[in-house]
Amino acid sequence: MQLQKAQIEMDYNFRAIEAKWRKFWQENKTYKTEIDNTKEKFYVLDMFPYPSGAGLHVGHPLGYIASDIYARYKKHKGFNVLHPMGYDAFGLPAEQYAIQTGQHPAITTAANLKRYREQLDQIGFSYDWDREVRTSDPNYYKWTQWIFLQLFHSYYNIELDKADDIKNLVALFEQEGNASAQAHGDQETLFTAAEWNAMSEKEQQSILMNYRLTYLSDSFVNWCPALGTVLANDEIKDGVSERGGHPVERKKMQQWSMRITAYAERLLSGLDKIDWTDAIKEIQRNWIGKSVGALVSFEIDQHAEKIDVFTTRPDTIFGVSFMVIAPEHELVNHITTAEQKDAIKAYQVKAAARSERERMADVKQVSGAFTGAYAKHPFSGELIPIWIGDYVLASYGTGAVMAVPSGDQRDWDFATKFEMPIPAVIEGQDVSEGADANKEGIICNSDFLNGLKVKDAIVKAIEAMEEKGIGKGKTNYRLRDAVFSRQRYWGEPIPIYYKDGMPMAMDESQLPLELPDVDKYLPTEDGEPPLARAENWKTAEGHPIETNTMPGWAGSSWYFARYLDPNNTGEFASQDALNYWQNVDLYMGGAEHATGHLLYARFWTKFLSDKGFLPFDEPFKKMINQGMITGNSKFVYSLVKSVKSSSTLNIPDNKNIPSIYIPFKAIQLRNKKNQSFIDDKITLSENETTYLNDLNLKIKVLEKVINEGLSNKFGKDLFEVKYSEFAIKSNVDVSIVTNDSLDIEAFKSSREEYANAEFILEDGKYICGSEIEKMSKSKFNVVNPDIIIESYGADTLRLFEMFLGPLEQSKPWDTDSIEGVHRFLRKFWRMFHDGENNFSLTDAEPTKDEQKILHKTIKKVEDDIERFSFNTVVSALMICVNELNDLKSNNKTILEQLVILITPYAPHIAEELWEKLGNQESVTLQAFPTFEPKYLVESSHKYPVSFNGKMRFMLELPLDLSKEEIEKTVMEHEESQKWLDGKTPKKVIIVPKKIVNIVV
RNA sequence: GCCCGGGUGGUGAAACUGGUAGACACGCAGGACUUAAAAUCCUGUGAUCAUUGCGAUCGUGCGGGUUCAAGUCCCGCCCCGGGUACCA
Repeated sequence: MQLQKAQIEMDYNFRAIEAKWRKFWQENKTYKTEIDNTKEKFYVLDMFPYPSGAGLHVGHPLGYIASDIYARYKKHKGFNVLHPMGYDAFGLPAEQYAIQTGQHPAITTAANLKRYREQLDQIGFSYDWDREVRTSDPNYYKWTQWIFLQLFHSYYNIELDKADDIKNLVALFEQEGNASAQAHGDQETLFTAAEWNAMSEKEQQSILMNYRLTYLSDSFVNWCPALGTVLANDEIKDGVSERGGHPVERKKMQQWSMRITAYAERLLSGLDKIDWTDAIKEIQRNWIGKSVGALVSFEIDQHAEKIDVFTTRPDTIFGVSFMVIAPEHELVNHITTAEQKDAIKAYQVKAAARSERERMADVKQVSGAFTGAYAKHPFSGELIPIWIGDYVLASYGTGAVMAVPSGDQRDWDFATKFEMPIPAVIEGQDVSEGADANKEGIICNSDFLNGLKVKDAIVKAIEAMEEKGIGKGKTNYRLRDAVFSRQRYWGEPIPIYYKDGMPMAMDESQLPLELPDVDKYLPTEDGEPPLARAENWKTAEGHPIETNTMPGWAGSSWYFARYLDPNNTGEFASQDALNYWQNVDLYMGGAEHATGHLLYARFWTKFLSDKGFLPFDEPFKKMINQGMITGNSKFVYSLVKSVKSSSTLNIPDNKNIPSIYIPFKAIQLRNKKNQSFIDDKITLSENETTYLNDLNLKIKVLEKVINEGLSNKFGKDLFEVKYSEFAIKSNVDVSIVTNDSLDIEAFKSSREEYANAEFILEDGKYICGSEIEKMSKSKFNVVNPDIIIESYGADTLRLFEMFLGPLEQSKPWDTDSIEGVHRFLRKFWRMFHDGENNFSLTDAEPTKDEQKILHKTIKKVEDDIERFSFNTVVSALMICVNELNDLKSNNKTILEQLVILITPYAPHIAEELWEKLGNQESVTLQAFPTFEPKYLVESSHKYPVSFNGKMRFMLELPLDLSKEEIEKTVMEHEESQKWLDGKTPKKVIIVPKKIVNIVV
């Protein structure tokens, strides 16, 4: 350790260097950003972190490092780069902690933020910290609440295809009622102007709720009584809450919702103009779930009610041979005949016992029951049976389907099981083996649709339905309005109060509505949210204030805009700032937010753009999703032990009986040996057999020694320990394993029961097994960046995280291979120094070779950063340093450029060397080196010469040779003669500057 | 089931528009320096066969195909990761 420290101080002293430049950047505000109209802007943003108590592990900064490299690169390229960071500081973990400890979540959050900031600062990011935002700061959430009010005061005008002031809608109602209103909403009944004007304010307000973009309504939610809150679908795992594992029930509650459905079409079409991965776009498309078809009404025989179904294939209406409605459908009990009552009841009970998840996952089991009722076919008037079946879910669409067994596999399965007809409606259709979902073909057996192509038949069918008044063309979206209320404490209060039970918006001047103090962070006795505990939670006039708070996604739906002008008190951001900085050019983050944050942020952006508050309608132009860094878990294998004794009283405590650990290799061989019984191709080699025999012998010897030791300690022959063939695999902390070799002393002292462990060694080492798993505390495979920085420095960490592999792929962390990039940095450092670590460079004119190496690297680094291939840049820099080293080059002109080239990746060492080169200004502000093609001009090319596509030899040829001359030279070469073997080539392919291929 | 990724040495990976498969690293083996170690440097390292040398054959999940030439393009499968759902 002493020596190592001395070594560090001898040459590349990263600890001193990094501390020095961190201080310099902070003191000189090197990364402060301001509007500069002379420069083009570039906005690089990382997804908002939630500061958890556990701090950062090495997986977290992966994206931050990549975006920081890109931001720094863009700055070198002359852009005015905005690169801020802040925190999504409201959230459930802090609240859970508050419930347990009584400590205010603001205090825990502040402590976590401090820790995050310390960790982030160590890594050397170029964030402009003066722009930091925190969603839990009243100066921030004032504007979150303000946006809520804007939504409350707006409705969606279908004619203008954008959000509009609700006052305009009220004016229309006063003049014409709602019959002509082109407004997206849930209002089903019509009223005249006179009726509207005659309504009480309360009645009017309740109607307006059906139009407002944020509105109060009853909706089904996943209520978790133990947590006293509603959970999102993805917060529920296997029917219980993800956190704590408490039961969850479906419950109808009055909730604030966001009318995101009004934006369904624009959220869908907007995807075409943004540069995101196809995977994320596809997830959003599926989530929005647009389907075009028709809504058809089926009359029920002997009943007044009708059953509505939505279908994407109205052309197959004559292929309907039965109907299936969900077991929970509201009409089931009403229409079921007396004879069928018992069967239906029994089936309903059965279906209710299965979770929705189960019903969805299980495709193979077909089940259902007949109601005894019949529907009338809307065209033929034929009676068709109505069944219930659990493959139809009440919560989707209308909860009913018109079954077309010839065209839908599930309907086909159902028809086959219950022996119902499967009428073909497309010419030449074979439905004996299964349904045919093909959308090509000519319709038949379908009255007025006969002879039409599917596409035309769909149009014609809808026309006919509309004419007959039994259906209409409809576009259906799967997307549902987003529930916005949370029964939690640690979130933004909703700026609403209740006047005689009527929800009223607070005035903007009263914002921020600050989060009040409460005595406990739990729901009240009667199930009211925690805010109901606050004293005097009323307006000045005494009206009670809303007690729900906003969800986690509220603050993160617009934060990118606040960074543009974070300290503005008069508006969320000034028009100047918005017009200059615009939207995010590069957004870096995980793909897991595909249907949450990324959809809601797009929705709010479109709304704010509609209202003229934002000059753009998509928040994130380009997005890159970094992959997860997985952990590399290490395992040890202890033999199963058993103790034989005449009396249980004589057996010593288990921790006194040593475990025997066998190497990973032994486990592999034993597995292989067992397989050999099944597959006779697998046999152990002589060496392997010897190894195993040797191992068994060693175990026997150890067993004997252990038993003797125990006898001496606890008395003779009282008991005997036996070690079986079987081994137990257990996780061992990755920090005590180097190159799969276990630090046995550290292992023994880590726990009392390990203290007397025995190891079977190979070459004096115990080699562990390893497996790739998610990083988690329980697997002892979490690697903390602080430790890496302490032993190798932040520049090494930055380079290494990039060097691991392509950014977007998930990849395992392996601390051992970090040596490579660290060695590279030391090598780089030594290029600038002599043997005594004195800074020493030559001022000579660079040679042609040196220039070539440099410019090849400039081009490669630039091209690769532009296409976000961060890993290959590191290789390119390594190759450059290796090649310059081979030339024993220490040319100042060349190395000066190289320092700038490496700055985005390793800013600390770059600053230090830049300063030593005699510069005053920070290297981060220097222009990126210009690539000069003239240095790469070649006069010859080394051609690989292939015969029948197989490369046989290399041949260097001048570039100015014609194809004929190349062919002649190649054919005359003695190697060619050998491969031609006297034959005449059939064909010679010459691709200039690429290859020569001779076909024999 | 459907959609999106991915499958290349012992390991992480590279090969961007079809044109020398395995760059660059890790690890391993051998060597130099050293009293010794660390650090550093040099050499080798896909597999098999041949090794005295020249080398030869095979090889990018599997099976076909297109092409002078396929990790890359096409068809059909298998496996792994992620998303999503009886969306009618």
